[in-house]
Amino acid sequence: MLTNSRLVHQPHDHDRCINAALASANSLCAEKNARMTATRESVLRLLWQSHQPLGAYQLQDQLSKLLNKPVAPATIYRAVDFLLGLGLIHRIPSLNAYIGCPFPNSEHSNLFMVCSDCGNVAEVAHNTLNGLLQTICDKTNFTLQSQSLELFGQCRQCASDTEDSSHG
Amino acid sequence: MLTNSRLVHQPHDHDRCINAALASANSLCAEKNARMTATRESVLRLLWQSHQPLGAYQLQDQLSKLLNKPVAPATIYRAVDFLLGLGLIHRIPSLNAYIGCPFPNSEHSNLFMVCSDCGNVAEVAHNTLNGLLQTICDKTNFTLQSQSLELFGQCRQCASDTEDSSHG
DNA sequence: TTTATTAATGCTATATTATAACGTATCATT
DNA sequence: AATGATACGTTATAATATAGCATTAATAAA
Repeated sequence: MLTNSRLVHQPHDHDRCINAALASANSLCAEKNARMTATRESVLRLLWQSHQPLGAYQLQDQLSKLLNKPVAPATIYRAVDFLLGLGLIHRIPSLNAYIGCPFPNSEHSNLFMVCSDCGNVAEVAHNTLNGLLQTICDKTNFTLQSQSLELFGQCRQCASDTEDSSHG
Repeated sequence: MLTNSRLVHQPHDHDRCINAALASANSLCAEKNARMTATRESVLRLLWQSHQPLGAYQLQDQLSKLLNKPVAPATIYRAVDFLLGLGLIHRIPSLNAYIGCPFPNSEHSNLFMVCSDCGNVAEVAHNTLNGLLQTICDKTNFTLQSQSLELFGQCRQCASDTEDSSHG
């Protein structure tokens, strides 16, 4: 099982997340002859500011402030589509929001754990899960092409916070 | 494993689907002291017209035609929220669309298999899958509250249709 | 059966998310 | 420099969803 769950839900050196994401992005672009333009990099950076997904219009606001000029929705959606296409980010359908992918180089199951309290989202890649889903598809003669798996609940950090305050 | 996959992807007596859904709905309402009003029943019927999910504005059009008078979005969203609350229908986030739940009385995993060709959606309830997801949550100290699992691909029927036409 | 209370609906307006269309600019290769 | 492909700017609009408030209908209490 591969996950960024621990990292997401506790304080950490977040610059490392950003740097790793940018490094992956650049090497992937080089490999695929895709262009990591300024806009695209900015959007990717914004998505890696935190482990909370951002909606298109949040990205618009933030990019607009960053560049100190108006930015149109289309600009954001184009950058986002590009990043999605390379697997550098994911869209979380039930949130209409986007988040950086912590392991863009590995085939994985796109399983997200969304904390309803803090809004952080962790991702899990899990071979057994993938295998089981494939088995289910085989049994029902369904040719699997892609998937979106979202779990909603409370992360450990928020659970312990809640408990703390109930004691106080 | 509990699934309506076979039913969905082949011709069948669809009246039975509708009747079963309405019967479940009525008994659930009786049990929970909830009111199955005319609007709500109409929306549920519309969602059971086929095994393809309908968006809120498709429902609006269809209900409007059915009643021969304008229907506002809020009317649809209210009916849909009610039906969602009782577990009689599901929302499929990546499609912004709603579909009748084939087994509203059983706890289940909300796993949907969406055929990208015909648009039909089958649902699967799978204990092992549920268990595995719970295990993953336990390992990461995540308190699972709800989930949305969507698989995209090609159903058996569409796969064999494609193959047929490639032979002709 | 009136009255009080809660639940559901009708209606208007508006917020939020996403695309379409088309001209311009930039980049990579000749 | 000329070409073709890719990316961007800009305006408009489509598609999805919610807010707010007046009205009606159903249920419960007096």
